[in-house]
Amino acid sequence: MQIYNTMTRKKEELVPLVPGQISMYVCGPTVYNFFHIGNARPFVVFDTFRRYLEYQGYKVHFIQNFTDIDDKLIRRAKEENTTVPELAERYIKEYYTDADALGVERATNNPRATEHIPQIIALVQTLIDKGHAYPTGDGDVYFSVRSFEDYGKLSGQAIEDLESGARIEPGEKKRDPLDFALWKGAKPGEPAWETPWGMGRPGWHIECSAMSMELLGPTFDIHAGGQDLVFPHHENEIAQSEAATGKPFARYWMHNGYINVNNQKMSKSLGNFLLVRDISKEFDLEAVRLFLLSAQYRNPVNFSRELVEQSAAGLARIRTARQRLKEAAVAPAPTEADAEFIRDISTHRAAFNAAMDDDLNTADAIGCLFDYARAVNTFVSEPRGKEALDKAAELFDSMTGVLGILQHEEATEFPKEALALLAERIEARKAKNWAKADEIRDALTAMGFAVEDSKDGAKLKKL
RNA sequence: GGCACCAUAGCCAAGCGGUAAGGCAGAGGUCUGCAAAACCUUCAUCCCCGGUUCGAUUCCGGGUGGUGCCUCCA
Repeated sequence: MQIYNTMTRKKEELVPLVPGQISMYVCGPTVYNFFHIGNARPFVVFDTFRRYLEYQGYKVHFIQNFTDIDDKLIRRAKEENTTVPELAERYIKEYYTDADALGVERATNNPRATEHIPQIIALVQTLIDKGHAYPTGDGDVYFSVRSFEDYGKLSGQAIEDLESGARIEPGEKKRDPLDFALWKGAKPGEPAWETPWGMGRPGWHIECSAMSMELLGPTFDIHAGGQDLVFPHHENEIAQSEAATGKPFARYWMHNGYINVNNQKMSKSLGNFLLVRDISKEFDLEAVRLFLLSAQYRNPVNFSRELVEQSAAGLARIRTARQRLKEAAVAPAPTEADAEFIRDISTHRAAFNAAMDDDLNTADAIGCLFDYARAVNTFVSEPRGKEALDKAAELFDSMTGVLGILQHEEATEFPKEALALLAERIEARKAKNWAKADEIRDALTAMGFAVEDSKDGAKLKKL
């Protein structure tokens, strides 16, 4: 499989450190609020990546952290008159609600920063001991950027170019404007932990280094996140980690593109972000997932209601095809057509795999799914042998399983009144009372159900 | 200013040297009492100008237009 490595800026063959296993770390949410659609993209994209690796037989050690201590949490907790741990606990719970609805599988591990304080302190201490970091005396500890020769290798920035943008905030005691905080001295009323250099709390960048190294070791396969984390977050992680261990940190870096709203980046400062929780009130989040996967992950996507509706229509098509396959009439004996279809199945599978192998080209892979759905729809228009139907279903479920769609059983329960009306309509149709049949269909439509007639009866479908 | 990215039909979106996947929407048809679903047919020479090549949407150069990072952010 080829993946695009941000570090080398080209597609590379994915060769894991340990054959058959992949260790990967994805930057997770800061849990001070519900997450927004921009946060959702890496969750969905890298979940899909993980699903594909597992489908290909890899054992994947998939880590996604929760940042549960930082300025935003402290501020928000104060606003809501609660504590930081309570706030974090609440939004971690809410994270799972939305992530589950998006079809995001649980990570192997969801480490929290506050549960790795000893490891963070030890890492900071190592950096101080090695001369890569310095305490200021009032609780802060900074990383000395100029002490790490390779600084800028991920983002392709020369140190001199970065310098112009950097500055020292009032009250900071940095030796160099480029230096960044590993540890922040405690202010009154804030959560704080005891350290050799005073009471305080971890900086953002160091958390990810400490947790990834703790759970995956000094060198691991893949580190992933949004494009906006390339600089400074991931650049800083590399500097800290490699300065501390003397070993290479992540071997491959993957970064997803942004979600735009009205062709503009969604961001905290612009205040134009859309919460997944709010979107879920209007749309099936599986449609949102399909929408997020409808473009290759490195390209930007523009979010709009209309586009999600397009994805919802496409998702319905996939669902219908799967349903038809499930309800397909079984022929008593296999035929030549069955044998031919079984041969076609491997062609479809190969096309799907090839798309996914090419840097997770989900747009192409979804195209393969639609191609396959059409083939299935045609195939099941007549009774077919059981073996062919089973094999068809197996591939179908593989594809939708990798993409993480059709994971929730469609609600098949209909209210009694609707079912009674449907029965009444079947009688009316038998009696060729078309006027009454149409009247009942209209009534059902008004209740929110579509009627689909077929040779052997009629079905209800939620609108 | 430095570093990147993008430009394909009404809307999305693959392809990236041999004359354009797929979906949504639209049109026509098959099926149906009528519908729906499904199936069939139909719907683009790929921003502009040069160059390389037998051949370029695909490579190179130059434009034009848009976006991002360099500051918290997925």
